[in-house]
Amino acid sequence: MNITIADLAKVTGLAKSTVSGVLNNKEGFSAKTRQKVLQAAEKYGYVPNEIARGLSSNSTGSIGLIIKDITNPFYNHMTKGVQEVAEEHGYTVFLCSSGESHQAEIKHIQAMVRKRVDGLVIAPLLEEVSFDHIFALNQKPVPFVLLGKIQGLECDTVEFDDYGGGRQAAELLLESGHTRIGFVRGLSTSRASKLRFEAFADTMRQRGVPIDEKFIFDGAKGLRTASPQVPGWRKQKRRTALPP
Amino acid sequence: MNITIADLAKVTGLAKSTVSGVLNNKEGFSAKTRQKVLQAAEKYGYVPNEIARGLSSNSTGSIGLIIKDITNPFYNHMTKGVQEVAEEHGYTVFLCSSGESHQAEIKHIQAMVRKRVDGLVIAPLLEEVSFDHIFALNQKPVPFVLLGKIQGLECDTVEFDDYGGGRQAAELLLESGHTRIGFVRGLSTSRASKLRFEAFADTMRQRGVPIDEKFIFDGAKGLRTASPQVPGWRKQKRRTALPP
DNA sequence: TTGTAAGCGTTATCAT
DNA sequence: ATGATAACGCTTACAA
Repeated sequence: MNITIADLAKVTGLAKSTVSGVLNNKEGFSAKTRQKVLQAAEKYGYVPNEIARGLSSNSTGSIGLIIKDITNPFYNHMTKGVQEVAEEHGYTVFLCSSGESHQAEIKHIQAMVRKRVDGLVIAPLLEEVSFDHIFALNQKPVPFVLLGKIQGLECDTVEFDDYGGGRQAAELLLESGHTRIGFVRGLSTSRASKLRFEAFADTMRQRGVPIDEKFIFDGAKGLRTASPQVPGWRKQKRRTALPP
Repeated sequence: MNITIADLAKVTGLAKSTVSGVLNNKEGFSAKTRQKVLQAAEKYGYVPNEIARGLSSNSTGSIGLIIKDITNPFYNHMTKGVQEVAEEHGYTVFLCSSGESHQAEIKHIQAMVRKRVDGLVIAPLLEEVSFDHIFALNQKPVPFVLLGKIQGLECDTVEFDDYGGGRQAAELLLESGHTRIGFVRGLSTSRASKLRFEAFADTMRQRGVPIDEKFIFDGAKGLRTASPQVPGWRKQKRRTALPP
């Protein structure tokens, strides 16, 4: 049985509202009262119930983050950043991975809304047909920011300068004196990859450096980490892994 | 304004408990009632409030995962696994990264308890002096499982066969015909690293293969991924990153 | 089969 | 400066 504000009120002989007020550092309580409440809280190991607080105050102190795959270095670095900022502001983050599944993405967004997160950061699967679930969010009270732009949707986004990035990469190599430069393209459906390659090709052309088709590759699906890859581990009988 | 069960009760002319029952797929409601409720829910875009449900039912459907660093391949693969299983069971996971900070770990555990998570998976900083915060958890109603064993603490753990792993690695290389085998040890404080190296050394000795000290390194702090490393990005004025 | 009412632990609005 | 009391939205006995 967990000890509640009502319990503290009882043992201190004060009212619930008083106890609550003190616990929330509100103004207008005598030093004596403060002390009594704080001591009792300490003595009985009071732990605030954020669920109840959330119901009453209509804010949960948590935000949802929806990404494709936490195993992907891009997303885990992003996650780290989101968490850092969230923490600075006293928030904690729900992490959801949609994998490659549009359905999972939809499900997770709905789950986050049911959990009444105070906000949502979504890195949506962009190679998709329908964005209805994102559009629907715009009708709901929950604020969100999107990674990447969706045509026809007016909302907060974080976007990438893919063309600029491609150019920078090419320039860096060219300026270091390299000329036989290869390029690993992503999936043919990726607009980002297309832009980066375009920039690369343009830059090479502008500098008068020929592109050797031998060094152009296609269909990369992401970076491979140096980590233990455990595809389909659920199916294996046993597995071992090395802790850090 | 969000629509609630009370609203649905009003528009259908039914009682709150009836609406709740139907929505939760309980037995004992006429097809007609079911239909009425479901239609109204659909029509008005009812979204269950899991916070209220949590307060009432005393379970939140979320679990906390506390790790060191989501950027570390070991932890993000682990996180992926935890999430997969959580999802299968209808849970969602709070992710907290303690970095290298013992204080952060403590803070996060407390935060999870306040959020009334249904359970906790903790990969504690093991090179620490005090485990009071973990011991304290044992007094609380929240179930948890630990990554690694803590002396004198009776609780559920997931452990690693570090010695066995070291042996397996050595055997694999030896059986492939290699003999000039190096070893990258971790921090000198890591018991895990020590065990793995011991196993490696023992195996080499048993097979009569000499160890060349030239190939033994110390102090590795983790795997380095192929990802964009952005140390101290908060301090930078601008940064760019490439989406996947 | 459906309705009534109490309760979950807070916060917030009044009085006092 | 403190206390009653009503929300918050849901679940769950217990009645009808």
